Formats: sequence, C-alpha cells, structure tokens
Amino acid sequence: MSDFSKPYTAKEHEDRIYERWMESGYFTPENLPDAKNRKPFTMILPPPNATGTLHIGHAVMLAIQDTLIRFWRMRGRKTLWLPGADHAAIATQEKVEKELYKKEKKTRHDLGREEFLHRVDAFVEESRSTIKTQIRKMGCSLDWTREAFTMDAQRSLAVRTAFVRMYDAGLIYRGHRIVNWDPKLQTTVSDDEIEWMEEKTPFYYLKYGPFTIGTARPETKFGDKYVVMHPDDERYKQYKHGQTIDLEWIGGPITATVIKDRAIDPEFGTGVMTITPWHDTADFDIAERHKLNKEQIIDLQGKLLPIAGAFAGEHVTKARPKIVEKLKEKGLIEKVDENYIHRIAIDSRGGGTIEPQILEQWFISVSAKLWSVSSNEETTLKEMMQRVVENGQITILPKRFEKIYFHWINNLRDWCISRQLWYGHRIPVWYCVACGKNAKNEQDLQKCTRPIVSIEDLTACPHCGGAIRQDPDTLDTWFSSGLWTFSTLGYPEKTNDLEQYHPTDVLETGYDILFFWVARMILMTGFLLGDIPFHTVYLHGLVRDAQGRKMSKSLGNIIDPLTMSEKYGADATRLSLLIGNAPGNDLKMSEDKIRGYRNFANKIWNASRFVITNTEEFSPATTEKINLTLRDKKILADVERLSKEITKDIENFRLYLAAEKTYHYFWHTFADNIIEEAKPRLKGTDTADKTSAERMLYETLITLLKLLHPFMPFVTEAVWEKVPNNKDSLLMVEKWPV
RNA sequence: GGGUCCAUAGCUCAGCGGCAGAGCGUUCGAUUCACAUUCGAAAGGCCGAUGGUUCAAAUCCAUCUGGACCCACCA
Repeated sequence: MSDFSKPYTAKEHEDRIYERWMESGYFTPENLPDAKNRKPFTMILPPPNATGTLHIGHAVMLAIQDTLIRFWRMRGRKTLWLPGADHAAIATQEKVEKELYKKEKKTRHDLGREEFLHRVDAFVEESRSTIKTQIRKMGCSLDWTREAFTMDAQRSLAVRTAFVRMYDAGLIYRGHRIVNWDPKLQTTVSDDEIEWMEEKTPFYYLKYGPFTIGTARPETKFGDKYVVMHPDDERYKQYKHGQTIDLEWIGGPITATVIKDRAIDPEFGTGVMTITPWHDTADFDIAERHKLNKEQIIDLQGKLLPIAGAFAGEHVTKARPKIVEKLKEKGLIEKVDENYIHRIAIDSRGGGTIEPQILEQWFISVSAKLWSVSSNEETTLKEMMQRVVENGQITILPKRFEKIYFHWINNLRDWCISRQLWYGHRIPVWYCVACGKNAKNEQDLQKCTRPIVSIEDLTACPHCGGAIRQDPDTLDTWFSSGLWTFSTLGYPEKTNDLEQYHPTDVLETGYDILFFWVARMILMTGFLLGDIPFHTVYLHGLVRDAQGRKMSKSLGNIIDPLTMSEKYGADATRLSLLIGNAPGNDLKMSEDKIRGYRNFANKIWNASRFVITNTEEFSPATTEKINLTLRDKKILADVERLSKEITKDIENFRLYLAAEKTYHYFWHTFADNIIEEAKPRLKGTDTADKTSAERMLYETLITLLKLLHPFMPFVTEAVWEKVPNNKDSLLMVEKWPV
C-alpha cells in the first residue's frame, strides 16, 4: 500500500472522488444505509441566481452547509440537502437585455414579450449548468435528483396556488401607492433593493408667497399648491390650517392652501415646505393624511408632463438648470446653499435613479386580520412573523440578529409584490375586456368587472365567456423564494417529502438577506402551511479581502473560489472559509490563508501514509485484541474527549472552533508529538509495545479522518481509500466517532 | 434620527470573573527521517480611555473615544 504519490495533489483526486460519491447514490437520503430507521435532517440550499457564476459568497455558504450535512449524515441522520436555482427576475432580465443590446442593438420591445422570454430561458439554461458544475467542484453532497428551479412547472404551480390562496384570504390587494420607480429598467423596486448615494447639490430657497421654502429639486415644484408647517410653530401662528393664499409661482399665479402637520421639522430650513405627493414618499403620507390632491409632474420615462408648461417633454435632469434660470428671472430665488448634501436613491440591481411615482400595484397586507390555524386566534402576518421567533419556535443565530429582526418587523409596511418586468412569474390575474356582454345574469356581470384570479391559465372570461387579458406584471422574485422550503418538496400537493422533511432543520444564509428572504419565508410558510419553514437560522457574514474591503471587480480584489480550488484544492478553500468565520461576522480572506490549508491537506496525506504503511497488517477485528500501554490508552482517551468537544461545537454551530481544534490537534499533537514519539517504538524489539503503538496510531488516525471529513471531504476520502481494511467503503457514510 | 456590533501580539482573531492565548507574519537554527507544502526555538501585549462593582476584571456595569454595519430618511 505504498502507492501514495508524494505531495498530495488535490486535482488528481477531487473529480474522481466526487464521481464515487455520486455513484454511491448516498446524496439521496433514501439510499443511505438503514435509511428507514434514520431521523430526517433537512437543509434547502439557498438557490444561487440562475445568471451567475460561483463567487466566494456562494463558496462560504456551500462550505458551511456541506460541513453540517456531512456531519449529520455520519451521525446517522437521513440527510437531505436540496439544490436549486433562483430565476432572479430583475438581475436576469437586465443581463439579457444588455447582451441583446450589445450584440444586436435591440431592446426587449423590439423582440416582443414571447421572443424575449425565449432568449432569457436559453440564457438561464446555460448558466444553470455552469453553476451546477461549479457547486460540485466544491464537494457538495447535494441530492441532485431533487433539483428545483423557481421557474419550473412545479414551482410555478406553487406560486400561483399561493397567490390565489392569499388573494382569497384578503391578504393580497391592488392599490394606488407611491412606489420606487426605476425609469431606466421601467419597473418598481422594493425598498430593500435601494441604495442611497450622497451627492452635493445646490439647495434653493424659493419665495413662495409670504413664505420661503427650500428645495434641492426645483423641477418637481410646478404642481405644489400646499404649503405645510408644524402646528406649534410660533413663527407661522397667524396662518390657519386650510387657509388659502394667492401667490405668484413658476408658471404664474396660483392659490395655495396652508396645511399644518407634525411631520414638519421646525428646525430644518425655514420650517415651511411645499409638497409633491406624486413624487415623494413623505409628501405622499402628508397628502394622504389630509386628503389632498395629488398631481403627476414627471412621467414614467423621467420626462416633465404638460403641467411644466414650456418645459414639458424635457428630461428632469436637463430641465433643472433651465428651470432655475426661469426662477431667477422671476425673482423667486432668495438664496442658494451650494454645499448641500442631497441623498439620492439608486436601484441597486440596475443602477437607475429612483423616481417615486404613484402607480397601481399588488400588495400583500401584513396587518390585515386573518385566522391563524396554528394558534387558533385572529392575527396578522406581522404578528405571526414576530411570534414564531419570540416564542423560540425559530432560533436565529447569532442571537443578536433576533433583535434586528424584531426591529425590522416593527417598521414593516405592506409588501409590494408586482414588478413591471417580463421575466418572472406572471401575476395570475385576468381582466374581462368583453365588459360582460354575454353575461347571463346580474351576478355574473358584476363578477366581470372585478379581477379574476386563477391557478389555471384562462383563455376566456369564466363568467361571460368573453375576451380577457392577463395582468402584464410579474411577481417580485422573493415571492417565489418565500415558498422555497416547501415548494421544493412538492407543495401544493401533500407529498411524502413534505410530510417527512418539512419544517427543515437549518436555514444557512448570509445576514444580508435576513429581511429579503428569511423573513418572507417565515411569512409565506406561516400563512400557507400554518407552520415554520425551519427551526434554526444560521447567518454567516460577508467575505472581504485581506484589508477588510468588499470584494468587487473594480477594486480587482476578487478571490475566485474555483481558481483557488484548482490551485490549492477544494478542501483548502473550504477550510479557509470556515476557520475564523464566526456566525454573523465578516470574514477576511486572502490567498495566503488558502495556501496554508493546502499545506494542511498535504500534512494529512503524509502523516496518514506514515501510519498506514506502519500498520499494514492490521484489521479492525484484530486491533481489539491488542493490549494498550497506559500511555496509549491515555492518548485514545484524549482523542475521545476531542471528538466529544468537536461534536458539541458542530451541534452548536461553532464550526470555526471545531475546524480549528481538529486542525490543531491533527498537526501539532498527532503529527508533531504522537507520531514522533511512536517512531522509536515501531522500530523497537518489544513486540507488545510495538503493537500497542500501532493500534493507538491506527485508531487515532481513523477517528481523526472522520472528524476531519465534514470539513475536508476530498483528502480524507482519498486517504480512506488507502486504508487496507476499507476497500470499497466510503468515509462519507461511516459512523461518527462518539 | 433609531438600532446592532466591534476595539486583546505587526496582521486575523479566540478567551468573556481566577498566571494573557492560537494561526499567519518576523528573526534565528535544523534537515539522509511520512512531509521543505517540513521540523525546533525566539522576539513581540498598560487586553481603546476613565470611573465603578468584586478578595479578584481583558472578562460584569457606567461614561467617553475611535471604527463597522443595519433601518428610517429630512423638504
């Protein structure tokens, strides 16, 4: 058995070993030895976007999850780790549109909806297979027979079913709301997808009748006919709420109405402002409170409407200087603050500047009353989301994120779920355009005027048989992601999988999508199944470079996990992502660190070779009969203590400690001390002492290989093959040493 | 404005009431040995500051300083 080649070269083993695992079928829980008597352990892989390639953020999640799943598999659980991909509507559509424009100078409108979606599907097909190959390179023991995609037939059925059920329960409604509109991508964007940028802009103090108002956006001021101040502001006490004032404004004389509202900060500027409810969230709220008129100033392309008079049709950014010029001419500018810092909202996915607009959108109400199946009382989605974490049904690790979660829930508003994209789940709502002309009775006629919600595709109005059209919008990506723990298991059918594997045990993901995704899964599962989606949420941090900066293409500091795995092996890459990675904390990563763990893989290889070549005549059956010296017994007891400690650490998600302890013990205790001390004994003439040493070394190595396997599956499996007694067995399904 | 967290060796961090620790890096030395992807050794710390609780504080409490992040968003 001395065919160990001299340094360990990961490349020679990894693909081959992955193939062996695949052939064994053990990634599928039902194929595990004695599967019937195993208790299930489930994790669903957070689906990577179907557009991308694997990056270091994926690698860290894969390393943690594969470690957990391998640990629980060896501990005798019926482990299911289910893979999939997310269609990532906005990101994917944007990518394909860019490609299309670059290659053919066409927009999606040139192709039409159907043809465009064909292109997207082709693109997604290709990326999905790329990322799948890359996930395998990392050694992930995922059940590929259950692979899912958020846009496949089964998941689409789940999405429509969920929509219809929520609609029927009165949770989904349509309404005019102010939303974040991205004029570049021509869609709404959720609050969570916005990034704020600071920009130095002139701040204008404008004369508004007897008042002075401040604004950084004079181009939105055309329609302003309400002037708002704090009710307790002494300076303006002579003006009464509702009082009208005639004054000269940009486009000529207007009549303004005084509004008193507590949202105004008397300290800011002059303590008086005018409002633009159509294009500002705060102004919209004020207008709603006092039932004021709202007027649109800017269209969906970002151009000024006829209300702007001479400036109509001009893009806001181009019109602004001209408008300032006109204000100057009219003597309406009192002063300009040149050093004002203005914050502008950017769509973090596509980069367009957000222009708030009032639009008709679909919403999920988080505060509508509904009947809770599980607690048998009236509740709201918001209360339900809070309760399951509060009462410990769901644990979020690290604990401090529970506080952050509660804080978020407290400020939660209704969730806007419609997007004006083409790629995604089309909203399963139809409108009768035949105006109910064939309706048989008054009841049906009335139904024709309302939205028709259906799980099945409709081709004609079910009430009058007339023509219909489907809502053009698609659903927010997170709507389908929210169903992920159970849509992957067969929902809406009551499948065996759903029965057996849900709720899942652990959801492992980055803290950056706690609100986007984790919270929404809790919401969806709570309503649709009356259950929780998972027992434990484990949140990892961001991977940063050695200087602690975010990795980005422009900084050129990206560490590509695939290049690293190619160079140093997947095991080394994985270990570098686990050690020093405490939950919820960001992790600093450098190539040097990975190189260090490559050396460790080689250490395992070499020390194992030494032990294996010196214990060749052993078989587990005979080792039992060999008497151990006191010292060797003590060593084995130490290893047992270590095993217990490691087990506890992994059970409590302290992978960073478990990995480091095992690493340290293997290298600096086992290799540096135990093996060194055993060398003379192996060459000695005292047979009893010699065999005791052999047994001790053999058993220690076997235990350490098992302890290391979840962290470094390839090298440990490669060594396992070299142990004479193991022949065709796989370390992957060996019993955990406790 | 509201919230969360961090500060310990040059760097990355562990320790979270009982003698200040690890990895990497640095310096010096070794090398027919399973392994130069190696081994041995050394240097390196007022545990951010101040005050308090305690027999005892890096650890608990308060305040401050510096930093990171999240949420809200100010016309």
